[in-house]
Amino acid sequence: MTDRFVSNFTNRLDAKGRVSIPSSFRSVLAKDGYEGLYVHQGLDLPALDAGGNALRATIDDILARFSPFSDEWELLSTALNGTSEVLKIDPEGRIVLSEALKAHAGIGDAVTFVGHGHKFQIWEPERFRAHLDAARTRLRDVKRTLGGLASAGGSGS
Amino acid sequence: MTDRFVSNFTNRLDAKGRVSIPSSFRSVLAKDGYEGLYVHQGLDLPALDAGGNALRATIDDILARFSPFSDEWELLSTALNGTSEVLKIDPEGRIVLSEALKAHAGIGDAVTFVGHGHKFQIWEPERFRAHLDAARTRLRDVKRTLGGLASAGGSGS
DNA sequence: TACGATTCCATTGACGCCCATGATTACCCA
DNA sequence: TGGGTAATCATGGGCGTCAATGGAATCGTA
Repeated sequence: MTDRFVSNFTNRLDAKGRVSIPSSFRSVLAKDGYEGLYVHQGLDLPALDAGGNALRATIDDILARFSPFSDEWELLSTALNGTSEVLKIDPEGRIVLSEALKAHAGIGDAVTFVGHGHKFQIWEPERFRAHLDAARTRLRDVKRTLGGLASAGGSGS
Repeated sequence: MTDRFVSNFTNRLDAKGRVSIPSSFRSVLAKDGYEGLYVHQGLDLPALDAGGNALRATIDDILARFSPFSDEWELLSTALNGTSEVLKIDPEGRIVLSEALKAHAGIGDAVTFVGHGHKFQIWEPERFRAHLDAARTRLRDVKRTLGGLASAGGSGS
């Protein structure tokens, strides 16, 4: 129904390493129209970014700012294209994470899918809980900073 | 499948020097429609650039930016066209790298194929790992410069 | 004939696809 | 409103197919 990834779900990996993509995420992917799941390792977080064409587009946007054959383009493409993976989604809506992806996120026998609008993240459940706590703490700080701003001026300073 | 080279794969050379092109790359090449594999030595990297018509096109674009009588054109053409080879792909999807190519990339008994969208690179596995570390570091810098765009936070879609 | 190159088989292990199970949820109807 | 039934979804397992790899057979040619 929605075209955004929202909420979070925790599913288990079976003996073959398969894990079901949450049903609601699958319907968003279907609407996005991309066969397979585009996944890359988070740059600053022990998590994975996943999505369809919408996620792909952001990567192309970044690379388009540089000229092919430039040093910049080469390095960025290495980190983005070179470490991205397109996972196949089986008829039941499951994927298999590669060893490299699982290692980056510290994933064992379960994962948490976290909606982020145009993409979603894949976390090791415990790490996500910790991350969520930290996020809540920081959010309180931000709210204090905003404290009482009736109309969004918004400039961060 | 996809029409872009993404992800990375490490395969081994057999006693005859043959190495399998990753299956997903082969399907991209097939769609690109090119007999054989176009390969040239990296301009300033110990790696090889490989691909099909899409790679050829970018090379022509680069050269087209210079006058055919300029020193720059001469240099680039020497580096790109002059070191290019068209490798045959056997029925199993394997290629054999020439000694010149292997020497340039320092390739021994294994290679890593790295997707770069319209082309892919061929690396000696250890060298690629080091290069990837550098690329990730660089991407963090660029991400800061672009203000979080690299995390795919700001898709305008 | 001998060597290099190319094609043809064979093996092994991973992966994709199909079907089964259990459990929860949504739905229908008396 | 309560009960029952159908639908959906996460999960598990069996099995055929394909990819990566190794080695043998064949062809062309010096």
